[in-house]
Amino acid sequence: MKVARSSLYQQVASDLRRAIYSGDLGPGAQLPTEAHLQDQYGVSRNTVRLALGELVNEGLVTRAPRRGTIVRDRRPLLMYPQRELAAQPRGEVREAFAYAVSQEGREPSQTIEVQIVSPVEEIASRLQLGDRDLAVVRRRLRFVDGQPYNTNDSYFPRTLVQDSEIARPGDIARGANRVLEELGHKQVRVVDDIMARMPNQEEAERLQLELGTPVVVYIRVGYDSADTPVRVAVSVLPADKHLIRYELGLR
Amino acid sequence: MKVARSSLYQQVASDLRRAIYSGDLGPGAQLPTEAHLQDQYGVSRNTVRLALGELVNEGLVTRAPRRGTIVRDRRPLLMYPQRELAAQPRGEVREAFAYAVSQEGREPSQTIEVQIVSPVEEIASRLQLGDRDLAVVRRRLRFVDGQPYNTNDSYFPRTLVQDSEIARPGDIARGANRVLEELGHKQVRVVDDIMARMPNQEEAERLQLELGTPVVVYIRVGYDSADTPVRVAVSVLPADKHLIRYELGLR
DNA sequence: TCGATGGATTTGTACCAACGAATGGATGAT
DNA sequence: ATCATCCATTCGTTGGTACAAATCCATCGA
Repeated sequence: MKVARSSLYQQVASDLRRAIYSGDLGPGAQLPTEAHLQDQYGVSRNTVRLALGELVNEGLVTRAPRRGTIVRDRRPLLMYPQRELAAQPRGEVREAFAYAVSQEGREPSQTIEVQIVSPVEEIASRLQLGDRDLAVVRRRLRFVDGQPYNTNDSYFPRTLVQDSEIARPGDIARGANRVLEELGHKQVRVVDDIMARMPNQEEAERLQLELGTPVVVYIRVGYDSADTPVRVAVSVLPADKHLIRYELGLR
Repeated sequence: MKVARSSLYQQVASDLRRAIYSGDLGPGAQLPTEAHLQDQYGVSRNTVRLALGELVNEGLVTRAPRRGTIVRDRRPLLMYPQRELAAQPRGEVREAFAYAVSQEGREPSQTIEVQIVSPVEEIASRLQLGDRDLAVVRRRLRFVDGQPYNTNDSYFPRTLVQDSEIARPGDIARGANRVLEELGHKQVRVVDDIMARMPNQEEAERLQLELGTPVVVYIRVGYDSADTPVRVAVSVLPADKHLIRYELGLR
């Protein structure tokens, strides 16, 4: 990797970056216009745009015509994946997500789409399904205060849930995990995989992601007491909006 | 899946992206040269480079003079943060990281730098330190097979560790956690925070990151039996090389 | 046979020019 | 006073050109 950062556009980017990290340009602040930077540094507009493009890709700023280039606010909200499976407070009938969000004084909502699909290899192997086995998937797009927040696609083996509420469209107020429990497949163990990457185009559109925002992909596989996988939940979390927290006790 | 994406460069990027995701262009495959794409689509080189730049920012490809534009291999290696604090196998004297890597048949190494610092606010508050309190930090840069792999900076309250091995430079084969234990501050509870973002310039250089690679920032705070924070470990993990896995049992 | 050298290829950086698109504000009409 | 329209500003996209830098590879020399 280059150290010298000799090129002009790197120099411009570096100056602006420092101004942002130092707080001289706080969230919401407008950067100098491209024309202004052009004069200030005595470079062409293309060079200025290269520099700004780098900041966009780092998720530091957004650009829009006429509004200019603006420093993004990128403080994440806290998330406790452990609590999603823990018992809800007595009398609480909403799902874990709705409960957690409204606890913060914000307004949760979601859309649900239920399908029967032949799952891709990555899902099928986690559910220990054969080539021709089908899965029921509940695809959720979640909103906070009307803004897209994250997606959660939960896959269940079709044979397990085909006659239950899970295979039918619509909300399950008490949560799908409760239904699995009622079907005799209470989850007693889960494995969480966490990775990050840049979003693909579909994810970027669905979640209305700014350029330069990575996503955290969070895959939870739940096993029942017979150690059979009964649920694979794939969550896609825009990195600028989520902070994941685990609390672990040690023996 | 694709929306109109009216602009020319988006169209070119979209075509190439599809070829990559479909496997027509597998890892290591070389994309057509810029000149070739220029002819193929009848657009200017600028447009071609815009399209390729987008793929670079998505972490799908890398570019290098004369070598061309190449599809990246982006399969992550597994990591179990839980095991880092678990007891090592009997007789194992190496740290958790070295042990885990060599288990995979690969060669771990690391550099260590020990400093006494006035920690930044983010660290200080987690360690419950006052404005003038100092911390000992052990900064590690870890390699696998000679390639930079991740960084791990562990902060300890200075008053706790100033006379111990932790405050002295050099490896601690049995691990700093063991030393804390010997000092009467065995960690009995940890809180893990996980977030993702694009790397800053320093991180990109230190870890030799390709463009378009996000990092996972992983912060573990360890508490002793008196519920006093005794260690804050900040790990920076290149997203293309790490998959984090938690295994949780439910009550 | 092996190494050095130099040309060809391909990407990297930088410049200029033009027009399109979106928006905020000023202006004018009702 | 209110609303519609127009205009100036600012970013978005695309075309073009030139030279630098890195690398591959073939050729030449020891």
